[in-house]
Amino acid sequence: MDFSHQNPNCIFSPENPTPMPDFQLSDYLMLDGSIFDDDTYSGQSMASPEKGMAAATEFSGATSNNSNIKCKKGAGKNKPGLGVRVAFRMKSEMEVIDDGYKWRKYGKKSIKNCPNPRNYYKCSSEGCDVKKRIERDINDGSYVITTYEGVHNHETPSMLYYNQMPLMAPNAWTLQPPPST
DNA sequence: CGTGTTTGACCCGCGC
DNA sequence: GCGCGGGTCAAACACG
Repeated sequence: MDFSHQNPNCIFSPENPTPMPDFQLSDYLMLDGSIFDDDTYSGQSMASPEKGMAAATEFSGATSNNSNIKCKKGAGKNKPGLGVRVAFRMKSEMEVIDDGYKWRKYGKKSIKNCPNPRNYYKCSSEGCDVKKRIERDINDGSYVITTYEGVHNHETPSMLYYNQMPLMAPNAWTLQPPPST
């Protein structure tokens, strides 16, 4: 399974998992109800088996247990159609990871049972409805959990920048196939 | 002055 | 049906 090819949001690749030396990519979670179903998940032991646990706690417990990943159906009132949800857990001192896109913060929320607030960002590109949530790992504050929701319908500003310099940036930089002939 | 951030209020889904 | 909790909105504020 090659996530980097399936998710344009993912700027990380197996060859270059961390775009910056400060980052240490710990986990890459594919969060999709069709993959991580409650039925699939039920029965497994969790670090914190409390009901009503925040998604953050679920992520944290999941990653701490390496393979316990849960995508709560209906959690967060996600509107259908947004598509892929992807979560990263990486070691970073910074909360905001510069992934090449331009994000606008639209909310901040303290989560129950989680000492660190969760930040909400929207892609500021016109017509792009991708969102991301950023929160610190409840178990290890040096880790940051970034959850992307949706797929960008445009390239990163940096990609466009590079594309304006054809000598420096062939179409390989883009996520679109090169024009035929 | 324009753009981005902050923050309290509001909305809505879910569990009891 | 009610209360709780997470997600979003929008006005005010800050900064370049």
